[in-house]
Amino acid sequence: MQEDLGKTEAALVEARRTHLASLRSRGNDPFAQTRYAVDATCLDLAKQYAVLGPEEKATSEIWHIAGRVMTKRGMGKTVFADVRDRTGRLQIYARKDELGDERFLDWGSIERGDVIGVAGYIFRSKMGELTLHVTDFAVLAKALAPLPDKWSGLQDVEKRYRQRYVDLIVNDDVRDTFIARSTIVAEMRRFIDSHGFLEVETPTLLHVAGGAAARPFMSHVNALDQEMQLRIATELNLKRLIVGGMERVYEIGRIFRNEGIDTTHNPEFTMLELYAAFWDVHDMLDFNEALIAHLVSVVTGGDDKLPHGDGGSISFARPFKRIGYLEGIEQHCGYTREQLLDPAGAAAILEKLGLPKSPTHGHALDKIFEHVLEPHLNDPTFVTDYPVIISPLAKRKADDPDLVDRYELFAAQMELSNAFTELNDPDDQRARFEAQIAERAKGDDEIPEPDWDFVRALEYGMPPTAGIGIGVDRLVMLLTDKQSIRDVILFPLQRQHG
RNA sequence: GCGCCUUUAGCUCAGUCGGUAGAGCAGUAGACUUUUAAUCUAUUGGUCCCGGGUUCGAGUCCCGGAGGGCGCACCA
Repeated sequence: MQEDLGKTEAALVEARRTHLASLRSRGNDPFAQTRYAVDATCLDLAKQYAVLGPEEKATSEIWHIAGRVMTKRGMGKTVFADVRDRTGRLQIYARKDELGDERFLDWGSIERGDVIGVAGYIFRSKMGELTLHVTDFAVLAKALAPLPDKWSGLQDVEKRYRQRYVDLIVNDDVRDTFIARSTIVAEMRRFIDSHGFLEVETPTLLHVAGGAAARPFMSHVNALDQEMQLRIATELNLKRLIVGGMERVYEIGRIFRNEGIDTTHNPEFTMLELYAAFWDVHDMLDFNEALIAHLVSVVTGGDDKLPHGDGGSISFARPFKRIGYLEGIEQHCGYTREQLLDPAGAAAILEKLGLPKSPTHGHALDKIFEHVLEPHLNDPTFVTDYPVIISPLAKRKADDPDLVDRYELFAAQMELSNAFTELNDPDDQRARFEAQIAERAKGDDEIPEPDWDFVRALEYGMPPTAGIGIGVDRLVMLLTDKQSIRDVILFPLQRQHG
């Protein structure tokens, strides 16, 4: 499995192996170490000794830290190095006259990239930097592969994705982004849990992947000798739980869609879906707005403005903007509700806009919306009152049956959430599934086969319920100001080899 | 799927008009007891993404292919 190395790289690895052998020859085998008793992090020490004055020493306390050597500055009989752990960096300082000749030889075999444990006391150097004065140390893992340039880091985008571990070692901003992602998801859970929701897990392997329109990935279950599909949504199973009386449930889970890859699409991505019995779309909109505003506040440290793009920002001050789906299109280009809701009218608009023909009326509406309204949705905006023909799982508005109680939240031209009052009439649901069979027959192969057991579930009675889906990756992109979904997914899909 | 861009040392990057392959960092050897991209001296290191072609001669020009990035298309 070992790849062939270039001569230069092979020589670098060989040099590092020589240092490893040198350590071992003096009885210090880095890979024999199994535990190092760490009692402080870089951040702990930075906080605790922040008040230490210039050249002041705190010799009474010995600390043990562990981390990776990021730079090393030898000065003859002394050495400075920077050690990085999960919390930050700390400079360390070692002297030959204190460690002794033998141990100082070991220091010579420590290189950038090695993982070490060091014990010592804290002082502030002449130049004012907080530093750990080393009294003892251990090499905990030897890096045999050379790290990228200490100053420019790793820039090669392909290598950054394929060898994310190297990216994380040398690029602090990348590490910060993924720390932020974890914080965002944890805070999302905390917020949702505090409203009485239960986190659940539903199957990834399904006989019929439904709940959205997308081509599924196929798999095969040997034990059953049956083809199965990877889920494209968690919606139908979560609503089965609502029927079962769980009332408030959510799942943060991986979704798989066998479609294009670009800066906002990865074949596997993370979605939050949440359902609340006895809520309607308005309750959900309020909850959604509070959740997003909360996350913005957490990320910015209390502000409601997110930095965005080159020097720009987006305000998440509540309330967010609201606009009707049909009204919005009409405002921006004058096409009326009557034209839009008529299949021939919508087709005519497509032609006027110079867009290719759509296989279905619903598809045409989506295209018109994308071209006319979506480019204007930079500030967070709730687009409300979607047509029923593009909302097969949403409940009709009581006073306007062509529309449904649904909204989507947009910001930075990205769809962030999709929510509606759930259809709970089994007869209506059956009729819409039957209509989908017709759409599928017309050539829209992304419309899934109906899940008839879901209709049966509704026949047991689902309370009036509101549901929402939030694309977690895109939300993290927005909150961390990243332009590509690959910058917020640790291991984005890449072609094999390379 | 289509278009544009890109691929040179372990890393970051130069490479002019087609004429012997370059730098910094890293590495190696040496000097240096408060440096911080440490510094100073010396020095090793190349499948120029792959395969063809043109040419006396190709990193450079042409054709084909691969990986990657961006845009379009696709993606409720």
